[in-house]
Amino acid sequence: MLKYKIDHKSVVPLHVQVENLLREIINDPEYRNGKFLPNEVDLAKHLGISRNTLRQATNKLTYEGLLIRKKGVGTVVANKSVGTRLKNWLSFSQEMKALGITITNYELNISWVDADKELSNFFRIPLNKQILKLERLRGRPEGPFVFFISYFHPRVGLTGNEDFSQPLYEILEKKYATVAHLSKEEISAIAADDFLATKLRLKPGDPILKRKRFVFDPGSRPIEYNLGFYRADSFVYTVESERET
Amino acid sequence: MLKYKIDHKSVVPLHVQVENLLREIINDPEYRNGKFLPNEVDLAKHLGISRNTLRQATNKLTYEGLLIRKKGVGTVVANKSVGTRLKNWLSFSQEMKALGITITNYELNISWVDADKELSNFFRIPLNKQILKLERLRGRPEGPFVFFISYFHPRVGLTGNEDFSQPLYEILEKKYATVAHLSKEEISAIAADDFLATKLRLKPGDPILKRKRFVFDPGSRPIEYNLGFYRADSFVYTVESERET
DNA sequence: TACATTCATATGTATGAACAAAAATAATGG
DNA sequence: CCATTATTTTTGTTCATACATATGAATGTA
Repeated sequence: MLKYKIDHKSVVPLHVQVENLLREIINDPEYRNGKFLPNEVDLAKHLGISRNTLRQATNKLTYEGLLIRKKGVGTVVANKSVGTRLKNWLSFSQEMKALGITITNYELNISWVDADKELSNFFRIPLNKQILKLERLRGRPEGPFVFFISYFHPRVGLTGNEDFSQPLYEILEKKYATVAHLSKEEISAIAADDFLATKLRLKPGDPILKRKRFVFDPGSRPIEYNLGFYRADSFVYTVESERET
Repeated sequence: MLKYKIDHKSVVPLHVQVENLLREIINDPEYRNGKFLPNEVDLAKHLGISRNTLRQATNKLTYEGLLIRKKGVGTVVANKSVGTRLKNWLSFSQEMKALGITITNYELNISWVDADKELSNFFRIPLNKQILKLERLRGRPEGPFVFFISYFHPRVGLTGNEDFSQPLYEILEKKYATVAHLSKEEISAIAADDFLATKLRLKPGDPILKRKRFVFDPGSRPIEYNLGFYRADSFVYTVESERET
């Protein structure tokens, strides 16, 4: 069975020892190839610990996505190497919700503008063609922390009369059958100009995190061109990535 | 106290109900501003559930970083700033090479420093333990555009006498059998202080893109803690991500 | 054979209890 | 008044136990 042991005399909590032990098991090719772990009752007995303590460890690893448990079946090591586990793609509303942040909408401006060179190039449409522009100032109840400017490809059919208090990608999916699939982003730091400083209640020159986002549908057709200007003091962009092996 | 209730007759598991309930509490400005949650024993009693069940919920939220529990003190809502998670992994050298940029090394400082609270916490080592610190100023031939500060876990065995002109992750892999596997990053914008302004040849107050990078090995053990300060006018962080379906 | 039923197995949910350990607070002594 | 020592508070760890529920395999039946 399993040759690993744990030390009841150690100051290291049992569930931490078990967690470390399981991390080794996870690297074992046998388990990596889909072999089931011993069932909880047996494994706990074998390690000389209670099932609850064992589950403290597997809970954590399950949450981290390293183990997959299935009721009535068993527990296996998640096989991440096979190109799975692409991290989630979330809309702003979803992101905020996941963080437990209530969104307040401060401003909404809808207008039609002529495509400039960059937009014409990205959307692959003629110069000066009319494009829907959406400006939104959003943030926490205490104050706005992000100013968005979005442009949408005419193809998606937005009229400007939609209810933009709803999550944008839901509107696109449900009303316009447009699915956002791929996103390319560019993140940079800039100094606030007068316009942004006023919007975000900053002083001109204060640092701002700028996020440019290009959104494509499953057919790689451009959907949205989006600019986000975030107050530096309330926004951190986090990225988690694994190396391909 | 708390006006929320849970339903013992529901098919929704109690700990899930409690979890949802706590997610609402997390939005409550009062708790967001640092008010402690009721202690576990009282809260469980008030909700009519066992302390274990309550902890099932708080465990999850703690893993997610929404709650912070402290032994002997209490539980508070984490006042985290906003984020997103995505994919992609390259070393600095690789990144630059991919962009066709020749790297120039301007400065290299190697020193041993005491672990402060953050380092001790990340590396899971005692406070004041000696760790290797690497400071590097790098950029284009025309001038530096990034200042790096790296700290390495004692476990990897770096002596400080290595040839750091070579790609770092190659040194780690080939000489020290340490493989960087997972990277968590936090990107933010800051204003240059005097020190950074001098290094990067900027004026104090100029915007800087700050990248904090946590690097782990395949066993999720911490390897490196890295800070990068990039001139805003010459660095854009790009991310590409797909949505899961 | 095809379908439904039963049964064994594994994880999921929930409770109660006890003690450990860290931190804050109160009590004590100089 | 300050420093040290107890005490209290709060989360952390661990166990034993019971039943629920999903799954898959074995079994029975038309």
